[in-house]
Amino acid sequence: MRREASVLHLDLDAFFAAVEQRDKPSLRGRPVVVGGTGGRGVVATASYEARAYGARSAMSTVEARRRCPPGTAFLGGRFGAYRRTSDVVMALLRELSPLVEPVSIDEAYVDLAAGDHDLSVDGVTALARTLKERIAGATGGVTGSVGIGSSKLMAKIASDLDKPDGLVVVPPGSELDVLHPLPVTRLGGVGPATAERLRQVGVRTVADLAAKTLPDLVTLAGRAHGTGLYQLARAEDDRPVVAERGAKSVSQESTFERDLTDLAELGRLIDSMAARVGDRLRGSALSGRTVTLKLRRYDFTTMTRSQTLPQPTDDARQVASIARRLLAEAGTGGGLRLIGVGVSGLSQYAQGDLFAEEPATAEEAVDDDVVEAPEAPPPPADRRWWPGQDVVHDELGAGWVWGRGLGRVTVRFEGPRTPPGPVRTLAADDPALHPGDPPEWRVEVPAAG
DNA sequence: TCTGGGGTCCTAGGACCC
DNA sequence: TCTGGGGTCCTAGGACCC
Repeated sequence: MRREASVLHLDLDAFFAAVEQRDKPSLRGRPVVVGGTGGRGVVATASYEARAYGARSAMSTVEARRRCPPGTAFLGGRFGAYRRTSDVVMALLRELSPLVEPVSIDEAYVDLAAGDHDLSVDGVTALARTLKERIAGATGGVTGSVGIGSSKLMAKIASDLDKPDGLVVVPPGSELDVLHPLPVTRLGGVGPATAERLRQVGVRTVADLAAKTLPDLVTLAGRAHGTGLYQLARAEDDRPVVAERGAKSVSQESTFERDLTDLAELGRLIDSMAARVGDRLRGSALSGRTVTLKLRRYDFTTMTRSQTLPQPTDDARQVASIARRLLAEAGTGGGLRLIGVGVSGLSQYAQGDLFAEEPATAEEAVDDDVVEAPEAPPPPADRRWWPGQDVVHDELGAGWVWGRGLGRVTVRFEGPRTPPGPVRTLAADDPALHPGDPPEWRVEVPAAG
């Protein structure tokens, strides 16, 4: 805990859905659900309009469909568009401080003490207000909730207190007043299992938690977790904001529409997943020693099987052949709903590059350590619409799809109320494209049947 | 038609070494 | 000749996060 409120936490509001509503004006003000659209899909993000009907993250899409009214858009997601928008936001945060820790695509901590700022409560409040305006301006209207406090814990709690589009600063000294009335589930690290155990010993709020002794909590939650809970309940949190965190593992997994048992078919899936893992490893100049196969059975029980190699690898064929053997040893039981292939124990250089890349002298090795991967230049901040956001996956049925984009527009008509249609790429002068104010366009979606 | 995908961290037991 | 302790690596599983 610091003396000033100098840790900022930003959480973009219903991020995936907000990007969709930005890019497709027809979706604004309407319930939007982004996530898996197949039979076993789950909701990644529900817009606030969809949350009003009870749709929630991690809910099965089937359940969300039951709850939401007709006209709700169920979208598969466009991760390129989310990534580009996230990059714009992260670049704005890096203008505040060199110490920015992205937690995920839509969340980050900023250490304001590493920048040049007035750290008074009024000072950081004004800073946050300006930041929110700049984010909305640079992203075409995506909003975020900002929390500022004397630690990561307090910043995160604060950003959660007033959503969406919120701004909360917890003045130093008032941490326990804010923290103690809250349910323990608001603390990071208290999930369903820990919450249930705590409930059984009468702990519901953070104040209840603070009344427990350290040995009690260690018995209840284990050494590391118990100690962490004991400290968080007292607002004791010295975790630093860390800008660069290297990946510890790379994996790829897939859930099937129906359970699979055929070893040959599963083997082919392992090959393609291993190929993607290998591509990603080589793309980051990484290789790893431990290959892990993950299996989820028909009854949702999950098991992992792994093997550690004497030398790191980034070779997809080697990864695939180990994973295939682990699968053959584990068997397919009564059917598998998921398999995953991963590599961990990562190090910098690939097997084949060991000699070519190995620094010749200790001096060069030191130099080598400080070389950073070149970052892609951020898109210009004044551009509200990005190329590449022109692929529309919509399930609205007949009507009009609106959008804005550059160049050619690709439309695929597909969904429960429209028959699967071919992908149609429309040139700017295509008669199906009805130009509005350039560069806005609209496309008529044919009726089902 | 319950339950995605990509991660991180922790725990615990057995092997192995000194 | 019947009894150690500590440290590290590997494997498997589980909780949790977004």
